[in-house]
Amino acid sequence: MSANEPQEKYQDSELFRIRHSAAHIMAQAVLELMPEAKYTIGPAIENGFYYDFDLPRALTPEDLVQIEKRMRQIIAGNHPFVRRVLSADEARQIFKDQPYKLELIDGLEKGQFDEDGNPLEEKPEISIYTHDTFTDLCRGPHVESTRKINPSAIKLMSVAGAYWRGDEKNKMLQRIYGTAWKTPKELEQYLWQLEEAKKRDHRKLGKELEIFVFDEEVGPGLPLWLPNGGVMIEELESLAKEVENAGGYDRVRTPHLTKEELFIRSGHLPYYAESMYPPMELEGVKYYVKPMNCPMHHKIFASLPRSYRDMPIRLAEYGTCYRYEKSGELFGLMRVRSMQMNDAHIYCAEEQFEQEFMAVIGLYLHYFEIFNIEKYVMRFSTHAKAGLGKKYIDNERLWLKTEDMVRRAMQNGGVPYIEVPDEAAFYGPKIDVQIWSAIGREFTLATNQVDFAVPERFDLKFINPHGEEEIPLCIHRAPLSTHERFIGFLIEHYAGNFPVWLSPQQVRVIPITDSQNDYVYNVVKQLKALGIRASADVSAARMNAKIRSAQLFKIPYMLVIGEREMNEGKVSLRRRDGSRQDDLALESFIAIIQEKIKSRSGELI
RNA sequence: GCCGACGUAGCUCAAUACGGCAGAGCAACUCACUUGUAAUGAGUAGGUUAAGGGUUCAAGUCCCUUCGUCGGCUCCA
Repeated sequence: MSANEPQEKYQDSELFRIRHSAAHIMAQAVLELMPEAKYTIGPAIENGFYYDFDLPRALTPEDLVQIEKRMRQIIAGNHPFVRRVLSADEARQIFKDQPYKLELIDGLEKGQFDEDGNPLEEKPEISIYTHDTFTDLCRGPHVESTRKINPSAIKLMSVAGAYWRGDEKNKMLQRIYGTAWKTPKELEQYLWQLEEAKKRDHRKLGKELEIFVFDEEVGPGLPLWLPNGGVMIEELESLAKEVENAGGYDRVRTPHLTKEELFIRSGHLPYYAESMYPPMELEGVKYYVKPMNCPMHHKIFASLPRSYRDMPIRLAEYGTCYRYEKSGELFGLMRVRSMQMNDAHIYCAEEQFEQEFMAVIGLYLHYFEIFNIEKYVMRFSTHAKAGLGKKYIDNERLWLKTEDMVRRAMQNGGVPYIEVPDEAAFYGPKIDVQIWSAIGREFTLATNQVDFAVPERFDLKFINPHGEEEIPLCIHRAPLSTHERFIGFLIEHYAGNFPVWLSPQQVRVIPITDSQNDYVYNVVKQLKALGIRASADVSAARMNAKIRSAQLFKIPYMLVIGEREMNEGKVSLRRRDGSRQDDLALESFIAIIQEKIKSRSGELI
């Protein structure tokens, strides 16, 4: 279930103090290496810490080695961390050569921001921590002395760019990431986890399993789905269609292009233009490739007069969209520029909202079960007043009203969620579902958004029981995300060992010598006739090599066939986990695999 | 988009800090072997070293530009 178990807050833990203190020690080492360095902030984060510096030159990997070495020396010095509370003016005196610190002190004095740049509720005390020769503006807490850190349990990981205060208008600083643990064993364990995660990286497995490729000549962020990926897409789409048909959805199809007018009306051009491909102009008319399907679905809703008897109307489409993601934001299949979305728009009357909204949440839970997703969090994203008219449609009354409706629906439905301000879509609040793959990597996949503004802009209406025109609410939802992101997630989640129903190749039939080839062809033919994805390996290689090859492709079932099996109409079943079942009648195997496929079993063997 | 690193055969990697004849394994193809649950052996072919420009007697290696990828930042399904 969702991760809401009570536990010690990380901020109060020993590990947090170790990491935060390690950040200070690293800053000391960096300042010794480059005395002109300006230092900014350096918090503890999940699995480690970082510190941001403004440096006269770029850091090199050799610098990191030096810095790490010096950190160990400082730790060995057993210097105590000493806290001191002081006035803003005194702090300004201490940090007079550190412009970033002076900016932070101003923020603290006005009670706006803490030293990590987070907004403050009330005006804080200003404090500094000193160890050895290094003093930092800091709220703490720290370990008592540097020796409390195990010098063999820290490691500097990487250098990266980061904007001062996370704002892209500000200067780019150099950030050093480090990791720190209580014991060397824990450090090793963490590094091992990183290695394991690399093995599951969807970019690596996607290539090895021949699921997708990127081609420089086609363009960045524009994946080509190979036949194996094509199979997975087909399977996901049939699942979605099945579920949506049962849920009362109607399927529609819409073009990839539309005239500029439509996107002006929808609000995409004013609010979303920088994520859209630029227009193409023909005969004086501008056309845009669509970044979302909603405007077309709205037009379909508007194409007929609607009565309250028809409501809700649920329009579904695996729509292909194009978004101009900035080049540095692209990431394998997870962040692409062309994508196919498990999209639908639900138009309903206000009193139908709660039921419809919760039905969508129900869909998520159904899918989570199918895909063995055990850990997730519903993130309720709301607007921020400051963004009205810029990031968000300027109608505070409707924002507050719809946010309240969503909150009530979630509470009535007993669905745990966390509320995150200032992350809504431009047209309304949304629920994003954050999930964790089997190795604990986090993804934002499904989304469920309320649109209170656009139906009005599109002049959408239905006739209510009183014979009056009423504007419907619209729910945008995409429980299976996009094919790109969802399959990327599935590859990492299953490490390529997909459940049988989803496996691009389900059965590999392997003859021991080529005198069994004819029988093998016959077996494959029978399996294929039943819709099972089977192929024969009749290459010149030996049986062992064929098994290895099927194993590397993570094909769930191998049927090994020799003289004996051929004569008795049997197969020797080898599963990808290495387990075996000999002397199995072909019909028995067919019964086994058909059951797995039909039930979309989540069992991996 | 920004900071930094990287780009050698279909894939994984070499090519001795300091320029001096582009190499290996796997995959592919050919031939032989006919094999009982993770690699049979031998041979053949495969490259304008991402693209373009520059320095040099000589550039995979040094410099510049462009493209792409990766680690982050920002942004997001």
